[in-house]
Amino acid sequence: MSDKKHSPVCEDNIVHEDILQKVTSEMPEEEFLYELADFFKVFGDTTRIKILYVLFESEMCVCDIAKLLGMTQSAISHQLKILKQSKLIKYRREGKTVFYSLADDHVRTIINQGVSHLCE
Amino acid sequence: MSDKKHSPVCEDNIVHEDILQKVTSEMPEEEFLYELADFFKVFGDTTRIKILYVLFESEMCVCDIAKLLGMTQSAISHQLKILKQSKLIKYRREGKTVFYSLADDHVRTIINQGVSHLCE
DNA sequence: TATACGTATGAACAATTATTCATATGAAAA
DNA sequence: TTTTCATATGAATAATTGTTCATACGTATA
Repeated sequence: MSDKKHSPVCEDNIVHEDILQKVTSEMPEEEFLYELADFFKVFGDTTRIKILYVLFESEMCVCDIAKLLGMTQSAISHQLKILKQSKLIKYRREGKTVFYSLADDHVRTIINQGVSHLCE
Repeated sequence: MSDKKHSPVCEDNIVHEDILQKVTSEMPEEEFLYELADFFKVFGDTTRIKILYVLFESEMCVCDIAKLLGMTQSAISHQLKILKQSKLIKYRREGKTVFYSLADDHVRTIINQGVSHLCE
């Protein structure tokens, strides 16, 4: 918890030097911040969250996810691609069918973190 | 880790009953899923992430955040509103100045979760 | 090979969203 | 009260994004 204070410097045109140094040293690089935002963006869509919840229960093929969620195969496939790119899910092919499953338990942890924040 | 498997049922028009029941019983209500997605959406923007990183260091007034990030006061104020609505930050007024700070350490935990996922 | 089926994907459209601009609010000082 | 300064906010614009539609790809089977 940061209980430090600093007086506003809005009259000047420069922020206090010590704060400025601390902030700029702790702030990740621009590119990393974009990756970070993109990562969280993945969880910022109900369809993708629903897909993840479905995969909490069982590995599943695309058409079954689509049926369970009452959406088109195409829509699900597009979202699965995004989840795959973020390395939140993995897949294995079995003939014509592709089975998707959670990449690891990280996903559960992150979603639960969000859930517990909302339930406070 | 879910290591259960189920054969695809894409020929039929119905997903296996047991899976369907499990999924629908574990799936949160639609409204909650929207709140959850909206919550993660907040972290899905670099400006807001930057603001949170700045507040990791110190409580700060709007104009200083704007100066630190090289953005307009208006843009920052709009984003602070969103962060406030999500209860990620709090504020206190001191004369004309409004100081913003993190609501609790939850924010740090969530961001670090994202960071560690990216760094794997 | 030809057909069928499950999945992937590019383009287009509709909806959402971040920033800017102009202006309003709120508080202190003249 | 009037002015000044910090912050908030509504409307407009530009950019991003989710879904649909049409179609392509991959694999198995006839």
